[in-house]
Amino acid sequence: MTVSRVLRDRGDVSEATRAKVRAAARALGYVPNRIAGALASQRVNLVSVVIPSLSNMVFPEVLSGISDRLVGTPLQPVMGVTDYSDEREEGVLYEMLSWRPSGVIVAGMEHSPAARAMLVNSGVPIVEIMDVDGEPMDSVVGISHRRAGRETAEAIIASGYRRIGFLGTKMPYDHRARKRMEGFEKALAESGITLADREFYSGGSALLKGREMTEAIMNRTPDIDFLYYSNDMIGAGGLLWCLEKGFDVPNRIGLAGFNGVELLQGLPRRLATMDAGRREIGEKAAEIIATGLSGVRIELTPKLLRGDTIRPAR
Amino acid sequence: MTVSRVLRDRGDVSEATRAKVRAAARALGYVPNRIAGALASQRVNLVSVVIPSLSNMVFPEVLSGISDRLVGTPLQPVMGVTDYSDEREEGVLYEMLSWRPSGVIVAGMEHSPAARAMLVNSGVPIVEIMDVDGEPMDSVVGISHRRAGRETAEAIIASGYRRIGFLGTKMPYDHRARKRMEGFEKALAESGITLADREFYSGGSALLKGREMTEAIMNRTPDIDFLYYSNDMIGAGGLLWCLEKGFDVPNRIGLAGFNGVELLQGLPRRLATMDAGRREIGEKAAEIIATGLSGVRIELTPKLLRGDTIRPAR
DNA sequence: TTGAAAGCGCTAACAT
DNA sequence: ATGTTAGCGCTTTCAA
Repeated sequence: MTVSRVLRDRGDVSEATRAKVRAAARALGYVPNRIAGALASQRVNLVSVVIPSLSNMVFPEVLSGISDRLVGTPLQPVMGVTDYSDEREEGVLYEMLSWRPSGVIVAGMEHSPAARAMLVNSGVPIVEIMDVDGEPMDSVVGISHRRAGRETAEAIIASGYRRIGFLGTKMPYDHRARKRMEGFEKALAESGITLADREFYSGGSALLKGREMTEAIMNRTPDIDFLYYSNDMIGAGGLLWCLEKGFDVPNRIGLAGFNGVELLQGLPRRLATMDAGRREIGEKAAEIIATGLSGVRIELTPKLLRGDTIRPAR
Repeated sequence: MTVSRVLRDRGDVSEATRAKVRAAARALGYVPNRIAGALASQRVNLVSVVIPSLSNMVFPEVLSGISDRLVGTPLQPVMGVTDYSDEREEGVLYEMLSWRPSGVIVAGMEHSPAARAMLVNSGVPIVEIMDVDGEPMDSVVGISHRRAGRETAEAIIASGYRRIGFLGTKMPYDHRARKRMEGFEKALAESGITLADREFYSGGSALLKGREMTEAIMNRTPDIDFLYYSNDMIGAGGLLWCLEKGFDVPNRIGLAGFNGVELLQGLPRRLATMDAGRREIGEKAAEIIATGLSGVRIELTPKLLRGDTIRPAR
């Protein structure tokens, strides 16, 4: 009836009735039932966002970018967390798709066959984010983690470091961290270098773990002259440890992290890093859904920020 | 029809038909339409979570607690971000309620009259979180920020500090930070102490801002002997600055933050703080919704963790 | 144990 | 400019 038209600003309704309806709606505290609306119109203003975790800063920043870009559109993000589990991802996607959302934004490019099938068959626009190393189902926006690892390795080698250690997370399902390490090792191998040592952690305060792992690896392999951390937080811990121990950074030992977190700006030295463009990825992904595009591919190309912890190339 | 019964594990269906339906559903990649289901059953497995921001670690941790507690239930969180704006809060709540969720979890106890009316009239279970200083609409789980401020002030005074500075965010709508400061100043006043100086910031890297503000306040009021920060991140920045400048912490100057963030564990000294119980708050709030309770009031009572930056009481 | 029928509260298309 | 009507795809109730 007319009420529906007013509340959706549609079609021709006289100013008089419009006002009357508005007043009545307000007085009654009427909130339309979108479930019925969605069923009738076959349109749902929800965007599903599926991410592996909320417990480090990276995914909240992506969410933040998505949420910001969606302000002013009728779209609303709905989030699901998978804890890096394929099974949970399938469950979450099933739930999400059962609401027939306007779009799905999902982290990563590796999904179980069941998950892929569900997404592809859903007919809903899909954006895979964070990573571009793989075969996209529809749209994709992210960076190449292999390339990130490779470029970092090349810069390190060019600066003359030779005894190189890697410190990362013990997460077989964090495919992006894995790809960075692969790209990193491959580039080292091309220069005839193999990793001098490596160290992995899981859980706990990343800053503290960074300290502990750095201490462990330096005690075990004292001649290491460079440490590549799979994220900035452990890198920051390592940096603080090195400075406290009086290591000459970046001459005795160089350091680099990954992500480009804001936190680094307040540290005693600027840790070398690479900005993964998390917020921008979120914004671009949301934009693809909001504008109804499909098959878009956006690869951001982050540059290594050398900060104060890699000495100049020579 | 029967299919519906199978997919929802309801009523008596023979094993034979059950199997047949399952097989067919799988083969077709069938995902039921929850919109229709929700409309027919008047039940929606969504929990709305309304928070002011995603850009510091505190709300993601709450979300994480909610999300974890909801695993294994049929419920799914839907999030909305208000950017500390009443207007945005109203808009987000309107959207949320139009989906007739199973519950609403909303940060804070201060809402516009319109928002309150919407929530109360919705008939949906409401949980206000983070703060307990106010008149709850339904359930509430959080801490008293006034008390947190007061207890911190009392501990500081008991340790003999007298020239006290406050550093915080320039956010008139962050009611929790405001209440902490109020409680803090009130307790000081009761001991005849007034704030020696104060400094506020907005935006940017909190760690860096902490350094800058600390430098500014110490230059302006050099005889300050204690700095109370409205969050751990700026506190950590202040701590790093003080250590670099060679201040004797906690004797020449004491420091305290707020939140109990994990990061503090990796710092050179443990900053005094108070754990706001963010994850636990999220879990408890989700539990209230999941179990269908109403009118629950849970007040957590965080203790001051003195760390290494407040000297012993005397 | 299965099937049939009547809505759920809207929107879209079609009258008026 | 406004009113009328037929679904949207399920769940619920009732009958078989």
